[in-house]
Amino acid sequence: MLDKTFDPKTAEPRLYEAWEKSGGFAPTDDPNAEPFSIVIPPPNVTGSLHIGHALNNTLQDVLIRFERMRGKAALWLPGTDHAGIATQMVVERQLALSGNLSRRDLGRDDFVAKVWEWKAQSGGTIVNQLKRLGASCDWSRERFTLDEGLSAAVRKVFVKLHKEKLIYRDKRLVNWDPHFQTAISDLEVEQREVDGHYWHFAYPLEDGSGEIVVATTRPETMLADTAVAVHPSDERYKAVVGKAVRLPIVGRPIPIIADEYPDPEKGSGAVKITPAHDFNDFMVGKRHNLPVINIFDDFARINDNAPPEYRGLDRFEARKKVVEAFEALGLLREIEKTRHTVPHGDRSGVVVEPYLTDQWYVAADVLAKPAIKAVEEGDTVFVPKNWEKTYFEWMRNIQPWCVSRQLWWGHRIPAWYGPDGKAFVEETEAEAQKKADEHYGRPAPLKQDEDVLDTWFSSGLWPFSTLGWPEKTGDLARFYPTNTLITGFDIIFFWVARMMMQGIHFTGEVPFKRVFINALVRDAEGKKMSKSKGNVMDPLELVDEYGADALRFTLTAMSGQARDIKLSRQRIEGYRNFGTKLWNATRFCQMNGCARAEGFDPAAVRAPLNRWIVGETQRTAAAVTEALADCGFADAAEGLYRFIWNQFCDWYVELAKPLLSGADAAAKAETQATAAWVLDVILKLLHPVMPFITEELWEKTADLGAPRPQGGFLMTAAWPDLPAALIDPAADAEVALIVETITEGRSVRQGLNVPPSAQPPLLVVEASAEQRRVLEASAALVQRLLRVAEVRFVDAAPAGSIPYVVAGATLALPVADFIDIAAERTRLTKEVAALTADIDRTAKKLANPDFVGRAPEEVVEENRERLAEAGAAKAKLEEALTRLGGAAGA
RNA sequence: GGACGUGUAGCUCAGCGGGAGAGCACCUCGUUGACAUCGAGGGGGUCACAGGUUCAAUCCCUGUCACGUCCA
Repeated sequence: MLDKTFDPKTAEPRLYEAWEKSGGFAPTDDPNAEPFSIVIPPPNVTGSLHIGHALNNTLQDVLIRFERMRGKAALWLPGTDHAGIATQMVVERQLALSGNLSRRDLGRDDFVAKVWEWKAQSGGTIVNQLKRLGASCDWSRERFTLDEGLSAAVRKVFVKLHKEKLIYRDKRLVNWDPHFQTAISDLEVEQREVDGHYWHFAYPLEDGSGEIVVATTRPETMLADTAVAVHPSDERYKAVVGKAVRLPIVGRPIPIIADEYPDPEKGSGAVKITPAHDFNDFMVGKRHNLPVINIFDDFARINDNAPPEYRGLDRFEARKKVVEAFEALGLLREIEKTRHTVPHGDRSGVVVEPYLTDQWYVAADVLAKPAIKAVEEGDTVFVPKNWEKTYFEWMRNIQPWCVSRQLWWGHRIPAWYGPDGKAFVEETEAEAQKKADEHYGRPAPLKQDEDVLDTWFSSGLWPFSTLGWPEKTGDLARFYPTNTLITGFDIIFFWVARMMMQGIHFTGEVPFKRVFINALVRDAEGKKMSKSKGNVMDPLELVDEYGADALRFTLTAMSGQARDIKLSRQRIEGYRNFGTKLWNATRFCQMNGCARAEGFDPAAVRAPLNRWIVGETQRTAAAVTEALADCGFADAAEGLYRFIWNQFCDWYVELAKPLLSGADAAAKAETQATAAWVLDVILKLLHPVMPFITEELWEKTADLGAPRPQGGFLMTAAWPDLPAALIDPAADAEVALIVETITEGRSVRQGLNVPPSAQPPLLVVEASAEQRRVLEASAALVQRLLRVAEVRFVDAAPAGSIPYVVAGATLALPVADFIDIAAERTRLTKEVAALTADIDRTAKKLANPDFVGRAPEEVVEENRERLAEAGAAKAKLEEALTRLGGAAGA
């Protein structure tokens, strides 16, 4: 006998261990099984599971469990990402907290050793958390982006792209993060709107004939100005173009140039040009061959290119000082408040500087073309489809991708420099040396590039590098391209797009056929959760409190498309209760001898109740299967919830009670077998979403009745595939009549406050022969569930009885003695009024020749029926009202 | 400034051309042998606003307003 409730705390770890030991997480070896593969979006190796991971991984697990049960060779390949900048940041912070040693003090090798230490210490955390969630990943294939195999793939890709001239070194402005002292890509820059000022500075003309006013939000950059620009059509400045101004503070003469860039409508129409510290100005400088003067060091402090009194100052200190100097010089014309966007590093949170450096770039525009085409042609589809727009938008406007980072934790760039700075890009140092020696005609000393690659460079290879590429492995042949990628929209650019570009370029095939974009879990204020913001929620706490199944079901049910998810504890609690409900229904079945029968054939059951539930089971199985096959996770959860609770528990179990305790041995046996069969199907259908409780129930009911066809774990049981022929409309109608008779009758009773203890008869006043037969046959049920003494067939409703109408039949409850007549009169009057309104509307509609002429025949027919039914019901209720009036008067 | 998305019951959300649904919350009743992590019943919504298309609009189109996210 089952306990009263399921205990997830003890059962979940036990079941997970049993699954893992069984080897059931690995894809089947059966060569005939269709492969189905998912690669996990690799979480940061030193991270911990937040609620977004929980959602994302729950959905992947639902899908992989579903496909595994459908008999596919289902592979969910797990692993973690070294997460260059994020991990380095964590370790640096730890160093600062403990020893005060900066990474520079420590030196590269020792620092990297420290990171590996930290990885060893905390790297298992997230994996264990995924296990708590029930994730059925094939851990034997677990990968890490810095594994030797994956690192070899990274080198091969880099070298090949270099040889194809799709990776090149270039000196240009990058987004420079002064906190980490590294370049970052455009995507890692966050534009934040902040309050700021326009400072209007006057630059005196060198010939003393006047001044020109420029406005800037960044006064300190004036130290690096090399021109002032005006629009060529701007009449105000026609005369001064070609002249020079003398740059205040610095004293350098700089030219006034004409360029399309300045907007004459804005400010004075003249702008200062600082090619070294502004992306737009850099372009202007290129067009006019302006000198590029850099005044910052790697920390964004002022360097020696500025006047001595500014050197060494932090950029914000320098800003103050420049403004003060202008004021002192009498050249500060105005300070205007403004709100403008300022670029910040998404990890460091500090203001990013455009900074002139040598970096490695990927010619993303070339790689993007086939990646765009693949989505256009449907080789890869996005679900929901509108995310394709986002993908196209970015891919069609893609910029060169800066892939070098001035960090220490990551894949070191496979480039070696000769004495004259020439780069030799090869997969190994030996190969580079060989090439260098050939080039120089003598042994030459080489020095490897100090930089590492952007983390996304290696994660972009994830779908194939994890399967063994560039080796031609069996896994690669079998599981690539992967079937479905499930991820958040926040990394469509960072990750999905890069995988598409690199996957197609290196394997000739798309990396996945389908991309399911799941919603983003946000915090209470609707803000994106991130570790750097510190607003993460702990799903493990929720697992502890409610069990993994409850959290999983909640996330699945709320995973509707393109929405933010705000998690509520009440909701999780509700789904925990749902699990308990199923648990207790099983318990009931167990107590009533429900056991699988040898050779049970659901199509052959005879009792209408059993025929009905068999049909409903088929409908549910079909709906859930279709939903899961199309990533309709929420629909699947919804359908399961309704079927299990509102149909199986609320009605089937209740209606089956008389059969299970009745004298008809054949009906009893059939019901026991049917219930066991339905439960088996339920456990299978629910397993992908709630794997633990279903597996436990599967195990606990294993010894009841005939052995299950495939024995073993529910996790690897065959998914139900039921024929639609199991649906029997006659049985459906029969059960519907009984259910409505009870529901409507209860409504009458409770609406009139008939005491629960009162047991009037149920009078069947008017009914078809078939309805009479059904009601007679189900009299015991109706008695029990409607709490009536008997079901009696009469010719007319006696005075003081309360009628109600179900499917055209008139039923009545003689409860006048128990009720408040005035209240009943009110109730009937209200109902008659509602029916009258409905009749009026419907009649009006049917009187409209346009409606009758144009609407589909079935809609017109439906309305005719509605009108007839409402008319009949109204007549019956009015009659009752009349009778009641007499009774009340008496 | 551009793109996308969202406004439906007190809350969280389904539905998306033929008289609006669920869960939670709320009110009333109920321990009848699976389940109080429960059962029964009930109240509660001019489906953001304004136009248009249609026999018919919560649903489609246009505009407005509000909120959110992404990209400049």
